Amino acid sequence: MLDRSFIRSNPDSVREGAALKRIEVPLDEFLTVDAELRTLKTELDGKRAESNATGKTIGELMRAGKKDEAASHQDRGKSLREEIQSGEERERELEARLLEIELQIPNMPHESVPIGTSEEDNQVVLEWGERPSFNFPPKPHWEIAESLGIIDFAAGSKVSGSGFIVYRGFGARLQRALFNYMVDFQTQQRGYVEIYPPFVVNRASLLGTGQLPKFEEDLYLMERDDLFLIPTAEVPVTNIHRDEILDSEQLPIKYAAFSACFRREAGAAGKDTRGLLRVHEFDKVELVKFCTPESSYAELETMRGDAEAVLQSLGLCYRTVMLCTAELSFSNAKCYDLEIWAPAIEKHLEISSASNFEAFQARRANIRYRSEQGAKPQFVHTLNASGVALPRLMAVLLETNQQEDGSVKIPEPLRPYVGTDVIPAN
RNA sequence: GGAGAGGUCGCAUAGUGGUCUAGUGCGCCGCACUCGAAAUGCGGUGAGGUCUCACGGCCUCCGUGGGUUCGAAUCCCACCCUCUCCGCCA
Repeated sequence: MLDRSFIRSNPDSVREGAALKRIEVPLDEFLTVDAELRTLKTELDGKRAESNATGKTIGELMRAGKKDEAASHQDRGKSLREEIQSGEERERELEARLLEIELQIPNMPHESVPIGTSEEDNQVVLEWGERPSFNFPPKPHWEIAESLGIIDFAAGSKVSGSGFIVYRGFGARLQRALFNYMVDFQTQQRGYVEIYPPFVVNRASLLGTGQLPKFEEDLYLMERDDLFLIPTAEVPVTNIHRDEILDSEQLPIKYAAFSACFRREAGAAGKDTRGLLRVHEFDKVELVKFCTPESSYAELETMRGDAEAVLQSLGLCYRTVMLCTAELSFSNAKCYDLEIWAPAIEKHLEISSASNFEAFQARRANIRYRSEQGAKPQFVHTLNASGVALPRLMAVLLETNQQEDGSVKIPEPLRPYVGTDVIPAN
């Protein structure tokens, strides 16, 4: 959400910012509704003031035993009451409509974000590692996984449906090793506090981080309880501090959380869906930061570095891309994607996004801080990065470390977690 | 799921229709006393909106949303959350 008075005084910048993200916003309606609402509020405040005074006068007269005189004020009180009530009804309508519009207005892109219209306009800011080469034809990860017997795609479909995975034996072990390794890495080497959040959240939380109201279709909803499966740990972890005022000494707050993530992926069928590339349920370690506005862009860089460090430690080839305006998501001001190179399918796979939301989520979720004691509370900046998503990481690990005999080598830092140097060929 | 209790200004509590523009204690800030501190005393102490150059004024907020009333923290309805006991269950 943007600041209401900012929209009011800079409608052209808002229109332009939204256009850069290729999102249309009913700004003219915002302005008329906002103006009407403010006039109405001023008017109602005056009437309430008069009504309060009338009530007080009646109270005093009653106490003094002047019943008749008190009664003479009651008519005025009653008519004020009626006027206030009908005004409030209108106020509620306008407020609801304004909020509805407001929630549709995207965050503005940061000035450092390249202007563009498609993926082509993203900027590669870093390329790390060398693409592995093989003296045998490398197999795609789904073939490796099936021949090693570590992933059972058919069982996943049978048990739950397409897009759900059963990991078996070393596959399951590798999965568990990866998230343990990554959580340990971020908490022990990078100063994050470990969080284990609920995987189910309420509407208020999803509204706070911006998934609702626009993206309800993408979420799994349990109607009986009006609860949702989380699409990312970002939702529960960011909402930990919803409706709080933090002390500046607490900042920056850095959380690392493992969770399963659930996504309906409605409308995504057919695109990059082979193997582990797009699934409905996957595991992920998520990094979340709360910090001051002054430091958020520096924090974005270090957070991106924290996610990259995991890939570097595993010896993977990747590149970091700064998204152009058109590719930025609704809530984002600036975003880097980390894309790892899958050598067999010869594609870059998006494995992490590191984003600065500035005050956009904080305003929705009402997360504030005081710069010093007695200072007026202001909104924090929130950031998050995947650190990182597991299925694609597993896919690339398998493809990158496959051997001619069909076995797969385990990268050094993972060995203590997996309990083996190599997953043997069958 | 059933029965009961409860959600009040950072914390703890008081308040059951009109001196509640919410009292008191603790905490915190300022001042006084002191060489300094403690103790003590005095004053202050939330959030949001709006008007004003400013001083300051007005409005809203006592879990949330409605309602009754000239007037609601207080009465009514619905919902949410917490605690205790019972039931069920990993």
